[in-house]
Order: sequence, then structure tokens, then C-alpha cells
Amino acid sequence: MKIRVRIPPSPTGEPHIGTAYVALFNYAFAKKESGVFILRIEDTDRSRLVADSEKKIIESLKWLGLVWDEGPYRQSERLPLYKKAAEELIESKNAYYCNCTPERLSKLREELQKKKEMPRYDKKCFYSPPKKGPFVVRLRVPEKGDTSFEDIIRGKIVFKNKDIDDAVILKSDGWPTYHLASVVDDADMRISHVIRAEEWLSSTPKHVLIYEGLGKKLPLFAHLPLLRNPDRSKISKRKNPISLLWYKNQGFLPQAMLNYLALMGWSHPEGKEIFDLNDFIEHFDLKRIDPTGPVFDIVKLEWMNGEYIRKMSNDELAKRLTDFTHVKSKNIANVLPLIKERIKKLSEFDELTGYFFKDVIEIEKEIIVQKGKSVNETKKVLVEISEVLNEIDWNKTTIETSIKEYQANIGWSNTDLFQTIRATTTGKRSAPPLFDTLEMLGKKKTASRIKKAVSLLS
RNA sequence: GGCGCUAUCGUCUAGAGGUCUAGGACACGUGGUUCUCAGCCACGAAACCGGGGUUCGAAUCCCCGUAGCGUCACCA
Repeated sequence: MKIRVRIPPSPTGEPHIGTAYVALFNYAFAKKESGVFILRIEDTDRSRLVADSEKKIIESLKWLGLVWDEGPYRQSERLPLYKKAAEELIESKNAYYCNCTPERLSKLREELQKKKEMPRYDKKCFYSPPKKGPFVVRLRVPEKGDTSFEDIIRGKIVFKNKDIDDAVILKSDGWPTYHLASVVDDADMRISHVIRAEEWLSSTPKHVLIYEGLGKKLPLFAHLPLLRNPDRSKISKRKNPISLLWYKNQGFLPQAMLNYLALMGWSHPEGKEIFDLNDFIEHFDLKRIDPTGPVFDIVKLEWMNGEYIRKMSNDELAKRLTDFTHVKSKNIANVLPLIKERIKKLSEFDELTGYFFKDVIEIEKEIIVQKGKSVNETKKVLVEISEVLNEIDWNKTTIETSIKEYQANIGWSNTDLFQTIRATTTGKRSAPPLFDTLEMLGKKKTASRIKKAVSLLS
């Protein structure tokens, strides 16, 4: 059997991290099995449609490198198919027209809820078919028996038919709901494996019934665990960044995103934490997926991003950095070696290197004057250091030699002296090794910053 | 509330009845690395939800309980 899988994002907002997660697993499965990976835009909810959402979804998937073999298909372009399927289902008595008003429906819901029962349609229009519209079409669920299916990750799942609702499958505006559209498309596109998030598990029996009503062969199902917020609820905007564009703009690398997402519910059989997409594909196995919903931990993602940054060549990294700073690429390349192991997200570049490029920096007395040293003493040292540095040819070695020679004369500890100079020249308590920093900064800027500090201390 | 899914360190996970005094990673703590931070190295603290079974033997199998999550729209 030819393996065919799909992802069905809905263009109703920002491209979602969950979409990337499901896409990754579908993609890996397709590649592993030499199958086909399909992109299908599920745009049947006309009221929630967001104009540039589809564009952003596509852009995000491309950014991640999860490129589809077929599509994008759009459900809005396939309306006749759904209408025909709905008619077929009505014909075979697996669906029926209904004209119940929203008012009646919500009253019904209320009553059932009061009786602590599952709110579901009472089949009124099935027993007494309505004469006039507007109509919706409802799935007719048998009142007796079970509906079951096999989930690759969770095993056999059984639902009693009495617990399944006669869901609307065709809306009164003539558009299908998710249940109908996705089943019709999956059947039509010969989808072999429906790999989707766990939130769909409880509506799967409806889908099974639609397949059966249409006389189509059932695909295999695999319900992936749901990504979670730190409080274990379904991952959401309120508690976590969920937009793929946010991650892109923060300077997370696509390789790191993919690698991290691959570790959600799945683990490398050799216990590796860091592995690339090809490695993932090679070892991928749906049966190795843990059904427990994993908490999306951005701290570990940042660690992993740092790992990828450090592994990347300087040239490549400098190139990527141009999207995150106005610093000229030549200058990026120059400072890169100094911050490469300190940067976790590309967006941190300016914060980490600003003092190299700014003409003037903010400095504070408190961080210049070290504990146990007086202001006057510190000022004197800075004046003398400035004289010492003024004499030399500017390079790392001469800077180091002259500063250490001076240090021997005054008897300050490395920490005290170096931190004084570091704070004076960078405005920060922490920065790359001092001599590298000064060399990079240049003689002129070093001198002017010391001068400024001296006057601050006066 | 009905239905469904799930349950190993704070987090991601390994573990498919004996090899588990439960392993790894992130985070955390301590020490080292000719100055800070980072990186790197070493060490440390940290978990099988509870109760019953099954078995010579259970983190692993079964049942019950508890908890978490999902779902119950003319949204997907």
C-alpha cells in the first residue's frame, strides 16, 4: 500500500506550533516509508477566515523545511465533492436533513446538561423529517452497538454508539463541517494514515461512521499527544508563545525547532538528544510514540538552539545574523567568535554586542568601583591604565602584557582590575575575555570610555 | 457531568516481568577550567500517583481508586 499522509491546517490565525509538530511527524513518516506528504488547507469556516493566514502557514512550513509533495489543496475549491457525499449519505439513510433552530438546540443542551448527561441532538428531525428549510445535514448515528477503530499509538478504541452525537456535517450555508470535509478529502486523496493531534480522538468514531456510510476504506489512525503548557493544559497563546513566526523572529533555528519537537513524545532509540531531520526520519516509528502529553519547555529549546548555534560555521551563522541586526556583515563576522558560545537566540545579538558598535555607552559607578576599592583609587588606576594603553601597538598580546605588567605594580587581583576595566569599557559586569574585548573595541573607543569613567568618578 | 485518553526525577524521557541499588538530557547546586559571563569537564541532589491482585519475582500485566488532560458548536 502506498503511504499517503496529510496535514490540514486551518487558516484562522497565526501558524501554530502544534501544526509544526504534527507536520513534522507526518513528514518523517512519509519520508521514512517513501510515501507522499500532502498539504491541505481546511478553510470551510468562512467566519473565522484570516486573510494572510494561509500565506503565513506556508511560509512557516517552508522555513522549517517541511515541504509537501502535493498541494496545497483548498477545501473551498472542492465544495461539490462534499455536497455530493452529503447527498449520498442521505440517500443511504446515514444522514438526514434537520431544521431545528439554534434556540431549540441550546434549550435541548441546557436540559441535558441539567440532567448531567452528554448534550447531544435528540434525532427529532430524523423521526419527523422537516418540510421547510433552511436545512443542515446531520450524521445519523445508530442507536445501538459500538463503533471502534484501531489507533497505532493507543491501541483499540471503542465507543458506544449511544454516546456519539448526530453531528452536523453540512451547514445551512452549504459548506461542510470538519467531519465531512476531512473524511471526504481523506478518502478522495487516498490518505493511508491519519496522523493528527489527540484532540480529534473523541470525534474519530463520527469519522469512522462517515467512511462506512460512504463505503470507503478506513485509514489507519494515529493520535499524537497534545503539546502542553507548563500547567499541563493544551498549549495556548495565553500561557506560551505558539506562533511559529514568533520563534522565527526570536532567532530560533529551524533545525533546533525540529529537533526539539521530535523529542516531544518520541525518543531516539540510541538515546541521542541532538540529531538532524534525516536521523529522525531514519529512526522514526509511530509505535515509539509515548501517548502522554508533553510540556513544551522553552528553556530546553533554548539550550538546544545554543547547541545548534555553536555547531554552525561562523560564515553560516554570520549570514543568518544579518536578519537580526543592523550591524554590517563584516563587523558581525569580526565579533562572532567572541559571542558564539554566549548566544542562545539570534535576536540576542545586539544586546550581546551593542557596546562594540555604539559610540557612547551607559556606564555606572556601582559596577566600575569594585568591592573594597575606593572611588579615588579606582580613578587613579583608570588614569594610569589609560596612559599605559596609550603607549602600545593595539593588539591582544600587547594589551595583555601591558595590563599585567601594570597590575604587578599595583598589586590588584585579576578580578578587581579586570572587572574595573570591563565595566568601564563595556558598561557590563560580564562580557567576553577582557583582552579580546579590548582588541575588538579598538584603541580609540577604549580610551574615550576610560576618559568618560574617570570624569564620572571625579 | 457523560464519554475518551493518560499517569517514571521540577521538565523531556529510557525502561516492552528478573540485567533497576530505576539510566540519560534540560534546569538546579558544588568544584575545576591563567579575569566576569558563557562554554567545556567532573561531581551532586532529584522520580516509578495510591490500593488491591496475577507471579517465585512488577516501574513493567490486570482491576479499583485518585489525579491530569481532551472532547461534548451550523469551529477546526
